[in-house]
Amino acid sequence: MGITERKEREKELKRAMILEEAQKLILEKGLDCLNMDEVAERAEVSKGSLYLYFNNKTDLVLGICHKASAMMNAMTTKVLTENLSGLEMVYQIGINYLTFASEHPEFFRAMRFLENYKDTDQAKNSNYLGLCAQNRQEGFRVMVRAIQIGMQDGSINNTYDPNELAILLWATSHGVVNTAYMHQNTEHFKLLDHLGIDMETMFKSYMKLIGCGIQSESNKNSDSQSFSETHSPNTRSVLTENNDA
Amino acid sequence: MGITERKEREKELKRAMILEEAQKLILEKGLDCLNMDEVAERAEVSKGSLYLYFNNKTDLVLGICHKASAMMNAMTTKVLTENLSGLEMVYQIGINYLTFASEHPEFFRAMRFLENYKDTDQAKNSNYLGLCAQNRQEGFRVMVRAIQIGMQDGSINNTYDPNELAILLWATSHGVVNTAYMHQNTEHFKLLDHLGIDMETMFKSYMKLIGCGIQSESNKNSDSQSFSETHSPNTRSVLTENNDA
DNA sequence: CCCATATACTGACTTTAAGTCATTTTTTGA
DNA sequence: TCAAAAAATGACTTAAAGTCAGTATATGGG
Repeated sequence: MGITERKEREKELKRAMILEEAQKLILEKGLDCLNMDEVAERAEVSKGSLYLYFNNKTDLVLGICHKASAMMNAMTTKVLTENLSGLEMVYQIGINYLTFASEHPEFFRAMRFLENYKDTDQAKNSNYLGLCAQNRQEGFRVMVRAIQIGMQDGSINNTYDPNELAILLWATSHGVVNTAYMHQNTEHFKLLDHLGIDMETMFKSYMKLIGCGIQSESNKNSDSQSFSETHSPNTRSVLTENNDA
Repeated sequence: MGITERKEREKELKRAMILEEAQKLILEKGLDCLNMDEVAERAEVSKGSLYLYFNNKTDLVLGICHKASAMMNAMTTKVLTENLSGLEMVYQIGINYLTFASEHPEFFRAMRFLENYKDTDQAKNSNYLGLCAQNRQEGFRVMVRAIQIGMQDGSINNTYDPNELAILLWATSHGVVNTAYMHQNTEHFKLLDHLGIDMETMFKSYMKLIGCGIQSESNKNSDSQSFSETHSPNTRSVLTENNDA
């Protein structure tokens, strides 16, 4: 009697399909204009049905966040399996985050939304909130692991506490990606007129800046320069102008 | 015939009063629950009047953001007048930001809101948006100035471009303050269970980490340790637990 | 194949909160 | 004192989230 299982599967599939459509809508019109009637129409279900699959609008957006965090995690975890030094892994994790933000702005928007609405009752009643938190913690653990690897292989200064260092790298890289994203996508954000910033260049400078602080002495002497120069990650630059820098 | 002037003054005063009340409401119930009817009631004006003073809800929230950015700016600009090295100024600017975020969470919340709604038509029609952008740019220019001072007095490595470095410091410090804020104020954010983070400790580690990258060689040799230890800024720690670190 | 039950779906309706505007009240200056 | 201008009001309109009584479809035994 696999009927209940089949139904469960079908329900999950439909949920995914609705999320897909909502995602497209965000990409087209922006998260601010996301409208449940429209989502229902696009997904070819009635409004009532839509609310059978998602508790409320916040739940739906969190569903998208969950997809985003799962995707991020897959990318991040993969880095650990590559043949890289710990320091290079840390770099690659950052680049992945950057790539993700520029290739999936709708996911990035959704995650920024989440940051603002985490504390509402609606968010707290969503199953997705916990799943997102889990994914975030898992991603963070990968970062810690990369740092530990770096401390063992001698590429990262082992006088730090790995957890503390991971939090700082997490926090600062989020800040950098966020600022770069804002500069690119938000009309009224420019910190400095005529200063074009592309995400990739900015991230490289960032890695160079903190590289000094996290590298081991031996690593600094051997290839500190190459650290910020040799890598050419497959991140496409999204910026149009770049007068400065 | 100073009547129009007096009226203008009164109008501005009333606007400020309404903002004050709205701010209190955010502090009490959170930005998510901010409700225009309630703002009107608290400010002892009718709803219609409220809309004479503010175009719409976004305008009102941007009004609060504007207050916040003005306050931030005053703090930041003052640092330039103090008898500090450029590097110490940079540190102090960061600490000010941190202090601001922990002492005025309602302002911090409003500014985070702004980040999400900058691109809506409502925000674009608000006069406050431009004023906020101006303040942000002014704050940024102070940061650049501090860096230039540091390059001149020899405390900051002068191989960087001051603008680029300022953007990186801006971006990373925002990331750090934001992450620390989330850890403290958001239930479902913990990157690591049982890891208590207080904003001040985290910010000090951050400054230590990037200190290596921005300090001049001479500064590193003379007092690099003291850089992250001697300062005891008057930031009250808001965190309750702190098991780790 | 038919029917009773369960499950899934529907869209008209309710609710909530932002935003408007015709009317009233207050202020101004002759 | 009063007419015109300015300011203030709150009942109303609108938009969009969220609900639910009723309808349709699927299931499984007889």
